[in-house]
Amino acid sequence: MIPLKVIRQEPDRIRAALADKGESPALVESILEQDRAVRALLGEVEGLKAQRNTVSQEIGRQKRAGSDAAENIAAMAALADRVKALDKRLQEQQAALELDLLQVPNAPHPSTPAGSTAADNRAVSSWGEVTQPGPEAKDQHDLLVDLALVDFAAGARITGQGFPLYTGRGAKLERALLNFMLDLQTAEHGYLEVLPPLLASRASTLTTGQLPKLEEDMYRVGQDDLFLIPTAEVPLTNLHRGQVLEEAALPLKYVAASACFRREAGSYGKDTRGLLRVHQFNKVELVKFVHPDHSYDELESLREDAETVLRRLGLPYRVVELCRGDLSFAAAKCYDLELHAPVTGRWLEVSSCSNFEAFQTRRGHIRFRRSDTGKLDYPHTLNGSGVATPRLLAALLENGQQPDGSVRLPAALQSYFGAEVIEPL
RNA sequence: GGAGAGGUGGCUGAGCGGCUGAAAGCGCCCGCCUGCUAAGCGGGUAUAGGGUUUAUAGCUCUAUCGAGGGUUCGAAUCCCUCCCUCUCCGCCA
Repeated sequence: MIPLKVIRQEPDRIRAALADKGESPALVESILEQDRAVRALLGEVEGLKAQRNTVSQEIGRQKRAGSDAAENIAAMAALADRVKALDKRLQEQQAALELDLLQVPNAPHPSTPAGSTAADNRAVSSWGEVTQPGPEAKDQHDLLVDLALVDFAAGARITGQGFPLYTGRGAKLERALLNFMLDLQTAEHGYLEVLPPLLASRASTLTTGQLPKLEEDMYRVGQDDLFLIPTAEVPLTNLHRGQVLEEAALPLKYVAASACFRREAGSYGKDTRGLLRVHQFNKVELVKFVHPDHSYDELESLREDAETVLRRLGLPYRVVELCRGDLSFAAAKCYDLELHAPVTGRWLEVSSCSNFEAFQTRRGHIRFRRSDTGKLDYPHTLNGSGVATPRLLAALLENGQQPDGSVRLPAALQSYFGAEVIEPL
């Protein structure tokens, strides 16, 4: 959330940020206007309350002294009604303002490239050798099906399209990937492993920024008004909602493997083949709460932590920095990691590493006390996938397939999987 | 699902209609004291918003004792609803 004070002081900057993210800058006008209305009411009602407080104290003194307070009591009874009516109007006005404030996206960091679509994203780096597929090479879908790693039809039978069922070696490979990534992040990068709830409350999804705008993208359990998490970012970030953290404890680093649920509303018909876009998938997520003075250094190190996964697996990838228009609602800066899938012929996004600055911690009232000023301040939150498995698996298979139809697994994975090669049936 | 207990500042924990933004302790900050450390002594220390202001300094007003309603001139304190935590019972992987 962008503080009201900032919108008042730098309306042009916020208008620009809205435009950058493809939203109407008119929201700023609406907010400023509502802010004026709130402040006018506030002045009025607070004056009346001040009067009420002083006279009420006077009544207390009169009663204790045994003198007659009837006149004051009658006057305050009349005033109480006015206060109540004004308070109601004030509350409504403040609620309206709050609603608008929650719609304001985070402002892009000045270093982020200008642009509106993915075509404007900036190439940062690449790693590994992009391979040319042989004439007989299969794409991820056919490999998954022919090697009997995933039974798409069974998943569809149970739930519907986009809910893959991993079978046999596929299930074990999925487990191997998750274990490998968790072990790497906990043992080598110092993250604390967490196994979080998969349902989150309205308050939690509001903190991370899925609500209020992206409600349609989540699965909702209406009976209890809970949401299936679209990413473990939601539970991990909300782990400290409403708390005051110890400055010395920063950075706090958490990692979780979890199922993620996304309705992918509006993207029907896109990428339906194989594992490129599914409604339920597994992901290892990294979340850090960091001191605001070093959050951009922490973003680089988070990205390194995620990249390490791909390097250990020997898979060619590239890093792109998202342009302003491609940034998510809550992000100030974001790097995507994309694996190369030689047969599909595309770069597959497997991780987004973002700095949200104080956007989420403000919404979630997550704070820490600064030793330099003695004041409360908001830590910055960062998160990144490390990484999501469906496209990882897709790239792994396409890159590892051999002319005989088998798939050679990266050395890092072999002990987890228990074999070096997935043989054809 | 049933019964009971409870939710107060960074933490522990008093208060149970006005003198309480809130005792006391811990923690933290400043100072004093003592070869150093430990201990001791004195003082300070909530958050948000409005107004004033060059000011994120001061001053001042308002709000906040889980959330929301109500009673009252006045609510942390009384009443109602909800949420959460704990204990016991039931059910269950």
